[in-house]
Formats: sequence, C-alpha cells, structure tokens
Amino acid sequence: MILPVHDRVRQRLQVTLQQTFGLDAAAVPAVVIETPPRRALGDLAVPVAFELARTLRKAPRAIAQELATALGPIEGIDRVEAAPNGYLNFFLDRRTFLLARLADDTGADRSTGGKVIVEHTAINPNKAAHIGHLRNAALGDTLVRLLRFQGRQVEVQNYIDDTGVQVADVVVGFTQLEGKTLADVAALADDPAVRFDYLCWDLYARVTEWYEADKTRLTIRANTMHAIEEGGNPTAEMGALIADRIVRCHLKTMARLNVDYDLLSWEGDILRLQFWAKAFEELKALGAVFLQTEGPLAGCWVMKIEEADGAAEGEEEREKVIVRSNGTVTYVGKDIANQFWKFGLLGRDFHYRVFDERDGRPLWATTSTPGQDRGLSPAFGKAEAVYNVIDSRQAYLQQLLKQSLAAMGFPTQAANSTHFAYEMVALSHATARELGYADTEGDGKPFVEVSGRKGLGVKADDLIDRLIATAAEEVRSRQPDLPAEVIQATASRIAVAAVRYFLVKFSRGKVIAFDIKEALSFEGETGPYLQYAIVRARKILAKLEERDAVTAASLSSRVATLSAAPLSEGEDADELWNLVLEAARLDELVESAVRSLEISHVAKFAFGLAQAFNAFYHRQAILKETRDDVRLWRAAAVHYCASQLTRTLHLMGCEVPERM
RNA sequence: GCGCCCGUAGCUCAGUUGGAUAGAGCACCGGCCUUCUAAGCCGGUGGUCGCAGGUUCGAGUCCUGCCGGGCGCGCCA
Repeated sequence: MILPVHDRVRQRLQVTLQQTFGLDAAAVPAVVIETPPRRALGDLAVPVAFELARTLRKAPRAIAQELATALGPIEGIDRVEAAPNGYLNFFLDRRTFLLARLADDTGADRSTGGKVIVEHTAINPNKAAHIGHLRNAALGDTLVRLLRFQGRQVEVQNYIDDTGVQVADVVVGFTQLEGKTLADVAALADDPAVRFDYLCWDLYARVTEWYEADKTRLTIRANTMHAIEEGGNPTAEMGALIADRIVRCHLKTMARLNVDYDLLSWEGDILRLQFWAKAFEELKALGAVFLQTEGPLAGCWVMKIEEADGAAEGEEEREKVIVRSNGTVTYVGKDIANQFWKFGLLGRDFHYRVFDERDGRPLWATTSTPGQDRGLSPAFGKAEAVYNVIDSRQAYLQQLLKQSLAAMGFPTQAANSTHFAYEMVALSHATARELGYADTEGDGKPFVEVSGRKGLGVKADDLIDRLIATAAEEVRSRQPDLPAEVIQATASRIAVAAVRYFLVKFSRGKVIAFDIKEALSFEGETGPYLQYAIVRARKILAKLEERDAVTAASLSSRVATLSAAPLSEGEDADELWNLVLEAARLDELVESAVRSLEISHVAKFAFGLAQAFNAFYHRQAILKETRDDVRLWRAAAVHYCASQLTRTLHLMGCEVPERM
C-alpha cells in the first residue's frame, strides 16, 4: 500500500524518534512499514524498535512502548500499540480509510518517467507456438500491463528472427522433402482449411530427422540460409512467405490470450539496413571488439567477456566471436545493434509499414523499404529502459548486451538494460506419455524438455482449445439457459484466465513441469476461482441495485451518513475490514512485482484476496441483512474488493464473465 | 571445470529487500446447498525448511562449505 497515511506515520516517527531519544536526524533509521501476519495484531507494523535496540541499549519492547505513548494522534490512525515483542503496531481509522478508497476508485492519471521498451514473445517464425512460448508471452504481457498501471509509457516489441536457421529448415523441408514450389507453399499457407503453423511444426521435425539420417545434407541448410540472408531469390521469397504467414498465426494465437504488440521488429531489416555495420564501426573505434590475430580465433573480430567478480589472475579471459573469419556477423552482433537502436544510440532507424490491424488500430512492423508508412508511424525506439523477456538459457548473451553498452560509454543504458529471465517450461512425464511420447522416464530426468526441433511439446492452440471445451461443458451444466454463443464467450474467458494464471503463478526461477491435468483444473488456485469470486460479488451488487436501487456509485455517499460500527466493532467487522485493507494492497504488490520482476506476487495477491472474499461471502450475508448500516457497509466493502480484484485480473490479461 | 537457477507437507508450490505461531492448492478423511451461484465454505491428517558450520536480539530468508537436480558455457541461433 502506498498511501498518504504511510507518509504521515513515517514523518511522525522520524520526529518522535529524534525528540524522545535525542537522536540526530542522521542516526534515525529509515522507517519500514510492513503488513502484520495477522490482522488482529494491527494494520501497519513498524519494526524500528529492533534496529534501535543496540544503539539505545534498551529492550525493543521498552522502546516501542515509549514510542507508542510519545507519538500522539496521527491523522488517519485510530490507535497505536506496542506489541510485547517490540513491534509498533498501528490501527487505521477504518471509516475514513474505506471512504477515501471508494473515492479513489476512478484510477487517477499518474504518468511518470520516460519510455520503456518491453520485448517479449520472439518465437522463431517457422512453426506453431507451444506452451513454453506462452510462458514468455504471459510474463511479458503482464509486465507491460503492470508498468502501464504504474503510469509508465510502454512500447511492446516482438522480435522476429526471419533470417535464422529455423526458417531455413522449413524452406528445406518444403523444397527438398516435399518438392514444393513457392506457389505451392503460398497456396497451402493461404488455404483456410490448412493449419499452416501446425503443418510446419511437423515438417520441421521431419527435416531434423532428415539431417540426422545424412549429415552431408547440412550443406543444403547452410546454402539455404545464405540465400535467405542475401535476398532477391526464390528461396528467400519462400522464407519470407513462411515467416510472414507463421507470424500471423502466432499473432492470432496470442490475441486469443489478450496479448498484443506495438511493433514487430524483423531481423532481416536489421541486416538490410546495415545496423550492424554502424554498431561495428563504433565498437571497433572504441576497441570494444578487436581483430584476433593468433590462436584458434585468428581472423575473427571478438569481444572480451568479463568474468563475474573479477577473474583471478592466471585465469584466461574468454573471447566471444562477433564477426566470423569469413566476414559474416553472428547473431550476437545483430542483437547488440538492436539493443543500441532500442536506446536510440545507433544513429539509424528502421522504416515502418502497417503489418496488420486489430480493432481498427494499426500494428506496425519494421521494413527496409522507405515510404510505406505515409508519415503515420509513431516514433519507435529511443527508450529510457529496456526489458528483454527471454528464458534464462540466454542469460550469458543478455549479459553481453549490457556489457557492450557499458563498453561503448553508456553506463546508464547498461544499467537500464534488463534481462527478464525465467526458467523454461518442460512437460511432466504423465503429460509426455499422454501426448504419445513413450519411455521418457527411462533417462531418469525429472521432466521432459520441450523441443520444437523434435516436435515435442504442447501446442498453444491445442491447449487453449481443450481449455475452452472443458470450460464450455462446465458452464453448460451450471447455466443451461444461456445461449450457445454466450456459453462459448464465457468458456473462452475462463480458458484464458486458466492458462494465463497457471503460467504466472510460479516464481520465474522455477522450471514448470507442465501437467495437462493440472492446467485443465478450474478448482483451487486457478484463474477461474478468481473470476468466480468476482461474479459472486457482482451478483450481490446487481441484486442490491435491482431490489433497493442502491447503485455502486451511490454507495459511498449512502454509507457516509451511517454509523461506522459495522466496520469497526465485533468479529464480523474485523473480517470486513480485513477484506478492505487486503484489497488496498494492490499498488504495493504491483510495485513489488515490477521491482523484483516476480509477476507471481500479483497472482498470489489476487488469489489471497479472492480467498478472503469467498470466506467472507459464506459468513456474512448482504441481501438478507436487515440492518441498513451493516448491509450497506458490507456492500461498500464488496464493491471495493471486487473492483480491485477485477483490476488485478486485467493486469494479468484476464476478463471476467457475467455469469459462470 | 566455470557460471546461473532450484531443493520447504505424499505431490505442485508461496513465504513480502532478516521479524510475530512456516502457509496455500491438489490428494486423503469428516461436515455444509429450503439461505446473495457448492468452479465454493468450515474442520482434520500431514514439516529435522537438503546437510553442516557461521553472522545476528532474531535465519526458510544473509555468508561459507558440502550433497542432490536442472540449464548454460560453439567461427549454431
């Protein structure tokens, strides 16, 4: 919670500490405000007495007691208690607090700071998206929403590696294995009866086997890749066609999950516009990369890699090849150039074109051909901070990006260059078995790694389809009177919440051993559980409006004229109050999630709040409550709680159905 | 070999920049639908927080060393 009352408590404590204990302003420790483990202990907890115990040579408990009596009244604080163990606990003025929160419900404009770029998704455009890609997109998209919630201006980029080996492999598949021409592939890609990304998924796996059967075939891959990089030939055209159509498939899949982008940046454009050449000049001039003249890397342009923590002497410094001895640039070079561009440090820009439209808004993409944007494209790049959402296997290379920024004399940008790292999604043995992959348990590994190359994995659309089908059955059994299209729309929202919540509820450092049975569950700690709590809350408020003409908007003025006893006296009041205070913690949790890049904090907060609401729901009736003050204070709390929970679900890209 | 990550209940995981009695979901057992939707609620079983030291008023959390597991470390991307 980041509220004015916190500042007042901090300020008063600073002053009181100086006056009561004769401390210098410098000797007063920063006042930390925590949330007590149980509401009965207090609403805010300050452990400052522990820190002072040593300097003051007094027991924490004595210090806390002295402070409690010396503090005097604070606006918004009802009373202060010194806990026996030394905590100083504050109890808020409940009535004032809730009324203020209800008034603040509109969501004020609070834009701060410069532009932030978040790059996420970045799936190789040669096959269907799988469950591992969804973790990336769910984390990235939620980060975007959290930053925007905090008032930051965010630009969302999706990097498309259209010139890499992966697209080349599918081109090889179509030409060598299938004997298809460019026109054949175009016909397939644009045939609405064909799931082109699924077709490529299988073809890609077959090509991998085909190479393995005869390693000399790898020459074909290399030649294909070179042809694609060079451009202006049928092979490159086929590669471009495949990448374009697969990206469109990916965008559709992501749109199902409410994931959206501002700009697609194509690797091919980085090459064609010679971004690397520009970055290379500067890196050379500064000596950050140099031509190695001896050893196995002779003839390569390399960058020295800093060993963490100052390498001990005698230890060899590692060198990373940036430009090969044949003059071609490695992908590291392209990434460096792109990172420089994101910060506006490259001195060059892309051209832009409209790639697609959704809801009438253009989705922009980079291009190397000028004059396509009709002067309408916004200013991309030039960010103050950059988040690259990529799994932790890429940590090494992301470290290189930071390092090259620092080496170029941009320490601020290096510091603002963040690798949002997370662990991969694997498959549980049970799920691998269900997918028809036999004897995965033989190797003794705790899970089965997803492999696009082998075609081993759960495709994103298959998962979403199954979730929707399962959800539709559930909805139909509970709400048989709903029209079919409403059931479908409801099931779709439930499915999205189920999958998105599932992907963000784990902390990012944890490998998810994806289990289909677990992911298909709608009970317990799941997205649908959260939605259900809100649906129930809204139903109460709707009936209250229908029966008593009490609207959500009028609640706060109604309640302001009533006794606040239902909010402050008795066990029911404590539970009600706990709900309000818990709901008010959203800002604090968003702050924590962004600071630590732990999206799971927001997920856990939502779940805890929904749990608190459900318990309250069962214990304290509203519609049949006859006392006006009790009924309306409860309704006000429910309204606030539901709106905070709804907001939290939106931050995770989930919507709430009318009924479920 | 070096680097990063993980190890908490039968299983899957939380544990808020060190703080109050280590929590939740699933599974299992027992209750609760004439009462705002049972996708729910209430109660119960279940823990040497991998091991050993250290720092601290206080350690699941920080430090060191082990043990076990995962992932990186290419003139592939």
